[in-house]
Amino acid sequence: MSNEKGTEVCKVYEEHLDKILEAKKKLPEEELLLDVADFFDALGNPTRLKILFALLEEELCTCDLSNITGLSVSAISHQLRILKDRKIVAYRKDGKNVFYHLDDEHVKEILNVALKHME
Amino acid sequence: MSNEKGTEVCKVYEEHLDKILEAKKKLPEEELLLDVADFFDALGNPTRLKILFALLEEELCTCDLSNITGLSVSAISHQLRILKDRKIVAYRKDGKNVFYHLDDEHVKEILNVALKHME
DNA sequence: AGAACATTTGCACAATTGCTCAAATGTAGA
DNA sequence: TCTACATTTGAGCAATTGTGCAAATGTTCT
Repeated sequence: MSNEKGTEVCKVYEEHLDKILEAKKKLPEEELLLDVADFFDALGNPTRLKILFALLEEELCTCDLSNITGLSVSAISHQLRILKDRKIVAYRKDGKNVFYHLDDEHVKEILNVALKHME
Repeated sequence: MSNEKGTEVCKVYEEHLDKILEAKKKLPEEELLLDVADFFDALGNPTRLKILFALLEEELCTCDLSNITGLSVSAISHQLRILKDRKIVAYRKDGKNVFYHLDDEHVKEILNVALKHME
């Protein structure tokens, strides 16, 4: 009985077969799981987290976020693209400025639960 | 008025000064923010997410998780160490086996909100 | 003690990431 | 149109990450 990647196997396999099949069946399908991983990955970076916490209160432009985080405008823009692609933030153009805001209530909820988790 | 990293600055600074100071004041302190980022970073990887979803139902040993994910026992052990270090999973030893389980209700809550977020 | 097996650990390496720099693009006003 | 400024984009690079392999460690049984 070999592993999909052709690596080591352990004999517990037969003994725990039921649990394993059960767990496999209950896993979210691959594509959904990758989306969830992408979502958390987007939150799992100090710069992007700062951006999101800053946006909890009110919309801010790229330049504001650069000032708040202490990083270059370019760096912020790169990170904003990631958050935009993942539908975590959305934006509104106003003249030369682009104002960003959180795209979803779930994000606020998750940020708050995470803070609680840290005690 | 220069940026902490010595890079480009934008003139919006003076105009948005209030918003910027306000946002800066409300950011979580650096150390807490890094912890939260580490937490999300741990969830932001397909392998680790599979492990966590599998553990939603019941405890599983390293070998089980290797079978479920299709990755080597070694790879799983490496990832389990990360989850253990971040206090996301905990373990119980039983003979040759080490059974892992979720360490905190917050994790279940966050996984569920994230799934909801994906529609 | 020795065999068998589950798990962990250190190393190495390809792949990915986050940033800076420089250049391009967009927008408003003179 | 020209200038100024906000933003985005692409290239390049150092640092980090995820994995497999091989060896080490733990545990049980004979």
